[in-house]
Amino acid sequence: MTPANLADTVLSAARAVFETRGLDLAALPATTAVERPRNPEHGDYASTLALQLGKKVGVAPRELAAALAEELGSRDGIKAVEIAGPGFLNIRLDAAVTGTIARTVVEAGPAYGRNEQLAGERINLEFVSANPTGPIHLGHTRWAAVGDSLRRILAAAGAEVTSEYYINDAGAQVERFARSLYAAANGHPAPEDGYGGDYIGEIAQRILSDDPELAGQPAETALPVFWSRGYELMLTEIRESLQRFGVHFDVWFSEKTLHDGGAVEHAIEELRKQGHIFEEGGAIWLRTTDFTDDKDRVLIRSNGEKTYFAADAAYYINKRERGFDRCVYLLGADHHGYIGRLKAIAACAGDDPEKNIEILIGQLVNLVRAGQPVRLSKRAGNIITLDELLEAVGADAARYSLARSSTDSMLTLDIEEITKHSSDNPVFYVQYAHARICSILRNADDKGMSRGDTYDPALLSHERENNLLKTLGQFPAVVATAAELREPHRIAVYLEERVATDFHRFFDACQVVPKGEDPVTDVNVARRWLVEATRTVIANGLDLLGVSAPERM
RNA sequence: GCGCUCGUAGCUCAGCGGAUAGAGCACCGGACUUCUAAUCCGAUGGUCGCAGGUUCGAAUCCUGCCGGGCGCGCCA
Repeated sequence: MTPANLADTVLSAARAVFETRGLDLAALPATTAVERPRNPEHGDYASTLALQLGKKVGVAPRELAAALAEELGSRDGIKAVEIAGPGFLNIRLDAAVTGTIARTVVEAGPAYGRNEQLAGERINLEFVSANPTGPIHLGHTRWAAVGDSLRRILAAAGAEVTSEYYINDAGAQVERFARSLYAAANGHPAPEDGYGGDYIGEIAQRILSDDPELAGQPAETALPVFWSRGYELMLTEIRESLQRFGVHFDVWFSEKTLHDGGAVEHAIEELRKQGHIFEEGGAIWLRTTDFTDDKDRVLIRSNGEKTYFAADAAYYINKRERGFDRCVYLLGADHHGYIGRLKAIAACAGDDPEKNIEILIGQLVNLVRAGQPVRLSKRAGNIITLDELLEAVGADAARYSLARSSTDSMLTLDIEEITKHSSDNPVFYVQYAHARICSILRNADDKGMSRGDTYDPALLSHERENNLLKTLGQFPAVVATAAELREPHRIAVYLEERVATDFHRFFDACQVVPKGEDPVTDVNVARRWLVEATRTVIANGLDLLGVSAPERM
C-alpha cells in the first residue's frame, strides 16, 4: 500500500463516518494526505484529518478522531489506529503491506514517480535567454540548472512542456557587440559602450581568420559581417556550453524574427482591439496601469523605434497564439521589476494574468573558494562563465549544487566544497548509493540470485527496510509537489535526506547477497526487490535533476 | 522614498499550519578478514532577526520594526 492509497482509505473512512453520523459531506476535502511522523512511536503514517474537520462540522476533534479510528481500523491492511494529542490519528499497517511498495516501484520502472497532475496543460518554459553578446556566465547558470530540471519535472507531472530560449538578437546590444569585435579586429580598444573581456578578441580573430581582408575595411561594409558572424559564433558557443551542461531547449526563438515578421505590429493591433493602446507625445503606449503595473509603458518611441517592451508583448502574444496555456518565465532577482509589466501584458491581451502567465524569480548566486571570493574571470572580464564552472567542478556537481536549494534563497557556492570527491559532497552521497546498488546487483547476478517473479513482502520487516520502503513510497508525491510549486530542489532534498540516507542505513544493517557459500534465502530475494526499487527511485530522481546515475564509482 | 525578496546551529542550506525544528560541512569519539568505509553509529552545537496578532496548534499565515540583497528609464 502506498501513502496515496492509504490517504484515499482515510478519506473514504471519513466519508463513512460522516454518513453514519449525518454530518455535512460538503465539509470533506477532495483529497487528503497522510504524513510520516518523525517519531516512530507515532506509527507508520499519521493523519490530521480529524483536527482539520472537527471545527468545521462542530464535533470535538478527539471525538471525530475516535470515530474515524474505529472505522479505519476495520479496513484491510491496517493493523491499528491510535488517537494522540488533540486528535492526531496514528496509523500502523500490517507487516506485509509496506513491503509491497517494492513491487509497485519495480514494475513501474522508469515511469515510477510520473503522475497526471498537470495532464493536458501546455506549458511554455522560458529561461536563461542570455544575450548572444558574451558567454553564459554564473548569473544565468542557476536558471539553466533549475529551468532544465523544472522542464523534466513538469513533463513527469504530465504537462506538455516546451523549453524555450529567447535570443535578443535585435537592437543595440548586438550592435555594440559587432562594434566591439570590429574594434578588436583592428587592434583598437573596445568602444565606450562596448564589451570587454578576452572572448571579444578571440571571436574577432576567428572571424578574421576566415576573412583576413575584413580588418582594413570601413565600418560600413565590415560591421554587418562582424554582426552576423559574431552572432553566429557566439550563439553556437552558448548552445555548446548549455549542451555540455545537459540543458535542453526545444525552441531557440529569435527576437529579430519577431520584428521582421511583423509580429510587433500584429501584437499592437491585438492590444488595440482590447482597448489598452493610446498615443501621447508622439509615442504609442500600452496602458499597463489598467492592471498590475506602476506606470504605463512605451511600445513605439516618438522617433519610430520599437522598444524592448514591445518585443516582450509581441513575444508573449506569439506564445499564446502558438497554443500555450501557460507561459512561464524564469528570471533573476535583478529582473523582479518585470513582474508587474509582464503580467499587465497578459491582462491587456485579455488573458488571465493569474493563469496564463507565471513569473518565477530566483535569487542570485555567489561563488567563493574556501570562504574567499573567487577571482574574476579572464575570459568574460568581470564574471565567471559556465564553462569555467564546469571545468572547475563538473556538470553533475554543478547542476546538483545549483538545483539543491530553493531559488528563493541567495546561494553561496564554495568551489572547494563541491569539488571534493568525498562524503563532503552531497551529490556523491546520492550517486554513491546508486553505484553501490549496481554493485550489489552485479554480485547477485554473479551468484545466479535472480529477482524472480515474486517475493514475500512480509519478509521486509527490518526497521530499516521499513523506513526505506516508506521513503520510496513518497516519491510520486514529492514529484507532484515539486511540479506544482515549481521547486526542483524538493527532488534533491528528498533523494539526499531520505532515499540515500535510508538506503545506506539499510545497507549497513541488512545483507542482500548471501555471504560466502551461504544459500540464497527468501529474505535475500525480497531484499533484491527492495534494492532494485531503490535503484529505480534514485535513477528516476537524478534524471529529473539532469544528474547522471553512475553504475560504478 | 516606493516595491520585491531573504533572515533557521560556527559555515552552506532544508522544513507548501502539526507532535521533541533537521541535514551536510567543521569539531570530538566509535565501527571494515566476506554485498563499494565516497558508508554507518554516537556526542557537541538553536532567544527559528525582534515585537505583536490570527488558532486547538506558528519557523511556516497577518501587521509593524531591525538587518542583508535587488529593482524602480520614450535603456536594452
